Amino acid sequence: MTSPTGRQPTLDEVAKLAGVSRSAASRAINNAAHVSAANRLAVERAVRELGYVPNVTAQALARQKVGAVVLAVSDHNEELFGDPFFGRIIAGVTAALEDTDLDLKLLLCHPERGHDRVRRMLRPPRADGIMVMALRGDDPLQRMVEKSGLPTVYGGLPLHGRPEWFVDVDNRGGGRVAAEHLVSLGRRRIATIAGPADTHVAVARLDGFADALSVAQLDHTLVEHADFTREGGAAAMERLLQREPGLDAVSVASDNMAAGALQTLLQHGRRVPEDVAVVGFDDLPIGHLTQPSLTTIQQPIRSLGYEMARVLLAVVDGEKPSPLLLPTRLVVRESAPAPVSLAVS
Amino acid sequence: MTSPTGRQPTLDEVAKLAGVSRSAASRAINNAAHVSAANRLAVERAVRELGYVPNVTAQALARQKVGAVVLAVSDHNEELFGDPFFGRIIAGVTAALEDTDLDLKLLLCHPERGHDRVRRMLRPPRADGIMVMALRGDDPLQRMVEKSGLPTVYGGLPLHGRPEWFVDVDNRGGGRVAAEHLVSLGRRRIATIAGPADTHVAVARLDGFADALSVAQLDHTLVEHADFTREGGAAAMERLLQREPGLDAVSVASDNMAAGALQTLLQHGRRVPEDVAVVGFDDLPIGHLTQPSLTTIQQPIRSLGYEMARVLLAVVDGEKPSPLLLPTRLVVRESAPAPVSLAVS
DNA sequence: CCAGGGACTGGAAGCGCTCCCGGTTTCTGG
DNA sequence: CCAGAAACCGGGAGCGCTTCCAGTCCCTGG
Repeated sequence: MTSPTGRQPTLDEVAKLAGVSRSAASRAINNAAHVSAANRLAVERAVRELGYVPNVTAQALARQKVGAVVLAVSDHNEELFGDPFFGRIIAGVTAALEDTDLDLKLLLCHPERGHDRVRRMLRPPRADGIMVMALRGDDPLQRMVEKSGLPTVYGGLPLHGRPEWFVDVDNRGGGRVAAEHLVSLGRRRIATIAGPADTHVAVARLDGFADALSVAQLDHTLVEHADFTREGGAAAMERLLQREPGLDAVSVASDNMAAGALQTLLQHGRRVPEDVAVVGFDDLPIGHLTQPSLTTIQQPIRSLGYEMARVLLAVVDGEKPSPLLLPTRLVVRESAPAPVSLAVS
Repeated sequence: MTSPTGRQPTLDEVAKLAGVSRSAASRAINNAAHVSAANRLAVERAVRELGYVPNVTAQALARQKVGAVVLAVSDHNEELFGDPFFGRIIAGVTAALEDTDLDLKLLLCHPERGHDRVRRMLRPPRADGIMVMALRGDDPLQRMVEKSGLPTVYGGLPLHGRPEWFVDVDNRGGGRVAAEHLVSLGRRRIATIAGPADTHVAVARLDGFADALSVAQLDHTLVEHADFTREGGAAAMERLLQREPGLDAVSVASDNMAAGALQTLLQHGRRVPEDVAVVGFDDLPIGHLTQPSLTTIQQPIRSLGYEMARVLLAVVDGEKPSPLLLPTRLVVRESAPAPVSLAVS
């Protein structure tokens, strides 16, 4: 277990101890062909005896591969970080990387600052591939990533363009289901608080909303945008009430905004869900805390991270995986209960 | 801007173009001494012309340094990730690394699984230093980190032992201030919901609680432990009420648990703060949402990340920085308002 | 019994950079 | 004007690994 020198044992030492050439030792360790069973065994023994672990840096240099992938997150307002999103994404990514011997590097990019750092990071050989998340309208990060030529997987589509590889949540479907639920409750004057207009996720959820209301032949122009924060949601709700005091339902594009909207509604004396039904999006823990608790669209955050990494691994290995759209699920709680019509009958 | 070959330009090409030796070019680029102004200029021009960026892998191999530090988080129950903690820590760490050209690697360690991966990661030359967070009782991670011999900074003290380098929040002070606030409100039957007994943060906050009550000559044995979750907090509150129906205040070691405790209190017909005053810990967004809003102890999460990285950088550079204890701050909201006695007087 | 093919083997040439070191040039002060 | 120091320069030996390739050896089928 102790290397002769104070440092880590090297391949040479392993080879010497095993009585073979360095080449043979290398082949044995990477279990390639052209190694006799005897030698392979000898090498394995030597490895164990010395506690040898390949020097990844040297491997990287020789193989012209890095042994790491980066997760790049565009960090506007730490918005993503106010939520538990981030941690779950990372948990998923980590799980997918578990048995690959690839390291995960993290790259937080402020849209305005630190571009040099980002550019450096993206230039090979700093990583073998990259996952990008949470892009805004025309985030400089997108251009930089494209220029880098690195295998790239998008977590959530960018506003413009359709990258070759991505994993996204079915935001449009989720938006539709949310609105459909409100329609099924018999609501007729349905509004929505959408996310920032320069994000694909907001646009998609809004499209889904419009889909559902069109099918139901309802007006779907009662839209206000906000920035995914609680305060933003509260303000947007204020504007909606001003535009249409008689609205009887609102589909909100995030739980945080929904929490804000709830507060505004209560302040204005509306009862939820009696007067106004509310459905959120995300299924954050916060949804249990609001009064009333929040009906919402659950999205598989952890899976998003997991699948992103899986797709990236495939791409890095030269495969052509197909893009993925992960399903959402309606979670019914108090703010927009199940339709009674279906209850017994 | 285009390298002659399809690949990235190398130092040799730069040197050739600048008409100097590779050594000189290297010195110029790392702006070391012993380069004439003229040559330095020529090299700089060549670098710009070729768009040269040093190959970090090769540098790493030659310098016997990696160019990356790791942030290791012990991942029990994704507890840390339910909160916005994680993102803020990372934002802080990233800020501190901003102009160092060091990459940040992330290591999520399940206490039971994935040890091999962790061990590999910790063995040089996979990183130049490591930051460890959120250790439990005797987390295997701690032993592994210690064995690795890598420069290590602890974010939050471990339960056992006192590492040479760490950054922590003044949890004991925070616990004390919380309790003092309740005392100053005239409360006499003060309970506490502490965190898991096998974490240093829980123990420290509890010690602070005991400090304050001892000084005030009040009983400080009304203690229940929970796991930092809302559900856990609710259950613990239940137990406390059973033990002491007449309690008039409770200091809770996290906002999440406090949110749960509030629910339990309301369910049992207690008015907050009239019957029972409540103070939390953390200052998470959730504290604005509860009914009533939550008085709490704010802790500088982002700074914790920032300082951790700063200390690590210093250690890696061979310095001997002193450990840091970051201050907390009482944030007074509705669940435990400011003492009236001091209001006008 | 022998040619030919396959499975092995180890030497050596990298991967792209750092850094030591002996040698040359230039500058300074006496 | 000269010795000695200081500044500068480039050759070359690594860092630890992979991988090409020319060479051995053994085994088969004709």
